[in-house]
Amino acid sequence: MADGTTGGENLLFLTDEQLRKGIEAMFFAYRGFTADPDRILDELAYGRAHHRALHFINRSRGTTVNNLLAVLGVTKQSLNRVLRTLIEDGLVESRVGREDRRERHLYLTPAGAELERQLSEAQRARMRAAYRAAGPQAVAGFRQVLEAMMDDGIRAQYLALKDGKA
Amino acid sequence: MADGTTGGENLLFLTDEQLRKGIEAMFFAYRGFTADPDRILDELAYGRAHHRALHFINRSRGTTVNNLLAVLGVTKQSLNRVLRTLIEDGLVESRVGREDRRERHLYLTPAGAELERQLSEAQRARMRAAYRAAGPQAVAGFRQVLEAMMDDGIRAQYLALKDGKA
DNA sequence: CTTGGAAAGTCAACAAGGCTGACATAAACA
DNA sequence: TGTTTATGTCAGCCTTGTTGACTTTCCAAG
Repeated sequence: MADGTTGGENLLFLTDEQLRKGIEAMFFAYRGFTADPDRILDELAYGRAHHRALHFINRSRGTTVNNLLAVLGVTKQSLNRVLRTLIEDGLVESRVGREDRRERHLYLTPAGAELERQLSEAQRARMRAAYRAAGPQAVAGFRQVLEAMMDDGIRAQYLALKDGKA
Repeated sequence: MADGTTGGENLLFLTDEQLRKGIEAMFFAYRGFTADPDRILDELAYGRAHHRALHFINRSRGTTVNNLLAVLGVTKQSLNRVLRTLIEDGLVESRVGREDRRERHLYLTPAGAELERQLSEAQRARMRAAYRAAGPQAVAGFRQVLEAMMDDGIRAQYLALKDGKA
């Protein structure tokens, strides 16, 4: 083992106290993780929900509202409110589906793409700093634990897209 | 490097695409992380805010309201609303400080401790499963990256308590 | 061809839990 | 005595979840 632990000590990472520290680490880290984009969003009178929508529309251009709902895990009514403001503000374009005209396909406008870039760059900067500080081996472990922590359905979805655009 | 990467490959974990996957992993994992206690809380008409208060009161018995505010990062009005219902429902006890009688020291009642245990056990169970699946080396990396991702002030606070009760 | 159900999306209203601002009280402090 | 600190409270606002009711569109069974 690279951390030099031996036999019995190997299970120390499963003590309730270690687990509690992991829980708190998730809580505090998630707050840091969202802090930078949140500051940008505040000035624009947008919220985290807008960020999430922009992120996933950017990642999956032309996705339908229904698709987006599944990824975001919110109700369509909740998403619709966010989507409506983004469309009104000219950041997102909604096109009626050609095959099935009940569907709406979503695209970022140039302005939407620019905001998305700005938000995600703020978030990437922090992630990049954390990755750099921790090193590649730690990053691999980080990803492994996070993947194991996801709900099964979501993990499958996440892994399916893992190398989609890489 | 223990993962056997060489020169150029070592920086692959810092590509924008890798960072984006890390960002999505945080998003999806955090949702899984909160899902189990959320289900319990729903049935009791409590929310995540109540869970956080119970958690940190349990961790730091006798903490003051002001201390709790600093850890939770919310306003006193927001915390007070949650705290008031927990006190009314007999889950938290508020004792006037002996040294400084302006302060209120917070303790879980037996009922509060029982709910906290139930909530944290649900969360620990998922964390334990994720840790076990990923292994001790991955867990070390997970913690390293999360710590690097926290805001500086919070990280100091987190690290100070790191071995406080271990 | 029509009709009924399912699916996608929209509108309305409500709740949780953040926030700010103003103010009250009690205790400590200078 | 006057100021600062710790806490609590009221009022009101915002974001972002929720459910319920509705429209439009598609499709398939009769």
